[in-house]
Amino acid sequence: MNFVEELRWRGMLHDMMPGTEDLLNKEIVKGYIGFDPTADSLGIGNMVQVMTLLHFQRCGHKPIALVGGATGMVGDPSGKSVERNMLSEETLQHNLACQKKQLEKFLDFDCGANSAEIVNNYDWFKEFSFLEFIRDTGRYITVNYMMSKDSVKNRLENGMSFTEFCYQLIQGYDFYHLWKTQGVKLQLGGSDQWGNIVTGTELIRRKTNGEGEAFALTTQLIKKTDGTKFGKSESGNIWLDANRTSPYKFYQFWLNAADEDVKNWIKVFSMKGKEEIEDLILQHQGNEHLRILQKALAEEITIRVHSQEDLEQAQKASEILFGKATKENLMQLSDAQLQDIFEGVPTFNISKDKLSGGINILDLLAQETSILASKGEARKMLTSNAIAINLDKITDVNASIDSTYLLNGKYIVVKKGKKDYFLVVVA
RNA sequence: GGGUAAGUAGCCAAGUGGCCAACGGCAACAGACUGUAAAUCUGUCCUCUUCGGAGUUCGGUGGUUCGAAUCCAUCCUUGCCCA
Repeated sequence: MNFVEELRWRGMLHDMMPGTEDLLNKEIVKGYIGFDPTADSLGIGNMVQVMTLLHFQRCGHKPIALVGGATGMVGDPSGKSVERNMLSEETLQHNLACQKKQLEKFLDFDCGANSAEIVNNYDWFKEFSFLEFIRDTGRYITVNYMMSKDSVKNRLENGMSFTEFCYQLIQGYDFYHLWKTQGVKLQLGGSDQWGNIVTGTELIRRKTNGEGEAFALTTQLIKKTDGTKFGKSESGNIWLDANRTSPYKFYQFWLNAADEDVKNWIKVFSMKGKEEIEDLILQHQGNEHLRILQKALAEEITIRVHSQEDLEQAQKASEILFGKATKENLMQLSDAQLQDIFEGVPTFNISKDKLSGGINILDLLAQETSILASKGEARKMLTSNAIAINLDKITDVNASIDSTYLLNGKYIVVKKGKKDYFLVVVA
């Protein structure tokens, strides 16, 4: 399988240096992508780079994931308009460990010649003295060269610290180091990394008097047709860590992809082959309401990031929450099932005796819990048909809720509008 | 420092003595329709409310007036022009 061709039809290829394709066709290439340890989990934005490495490996090359223990201490100015906050060394270590664990899940580390590797650039920077660095590396790259990068130019107006200015040199040195010690010839990355990557190839060239061969390949940034940023939902970033974004929410994110977006995204995030994907797209045309692509994508990526069991749980929860489920369906669920489905849903506790004599619906919504901000608002929501208790719509503001409403003797499910669920636990 | 224009609800923006909780638009939140969509239509959109109302707003403070977002004084902030 041809890596460049693979990226091309998937719409992932942005740019590459001349000669890159020839190199890839000629030999098993060692290529790497850097990951920035800004958080203790990768987000789905990083997933694009993970997919790039996966395809790279499947095409017979050797992928290396670099976690930025050193670069993370400096901070990449690319695409940033202001100096970013420095992370403490402690958080950095924590983030690195977490990201490393996630990366290990996706790549194959035991497949012979092209087994994946994970490296940490802190390992070669920690012994490096400042003087050594500016003598051995700094002198090969001119300030003029560094200033011409967009990431620097865009910041000249508002100021940029020397630390951030040096970032590209540090990242460039990574490439040189990997090239020299491990024979890594290619750096991959998002299109915003072009400048940083090229500083690396330039450094390799200059340090070797033009002898060294190194290449760059960048991928397209994922776009949404409505212009908003990819990887975020109303409730924030979509993370790979189940503790930050539950498998259910993760699944929902992909399931809710817009028709226009999903056609592009499935090419990026699915390991399915060209024909299979094109076939799915054809099936999707004209049958958009079936959401064939959304389902295929959501299933595949939820399994890859989480697991088959998590997918099934997410699908079951989706079915209950958005399907034609009724109060009866809810009542059939076991305690454990209820807890799984409503995991992550805002929960309120009220005492059993409050409920025993029946409690007015307005009081329940606005006083005993803060599901709604005030009784006035609760009244408005009720009269506009927005509130359901255990999936049954309630419109009467005088309705009284008592223990007959309890599911499994202790839960009440409150739904506001179409998608907002609340769980009231009675104890 | 001198001149000048302006500051109104989450944002944009009308209002220049009573009919102002304040036109309109965006965003948001509900409802209908739908695919858990988009588009569209409807309602809500300062706070509380026993839905009858009540309370607090128009940069800050003080004043004029029966009555002020609107007039006066003063202070603060911002834009623009000159130095």
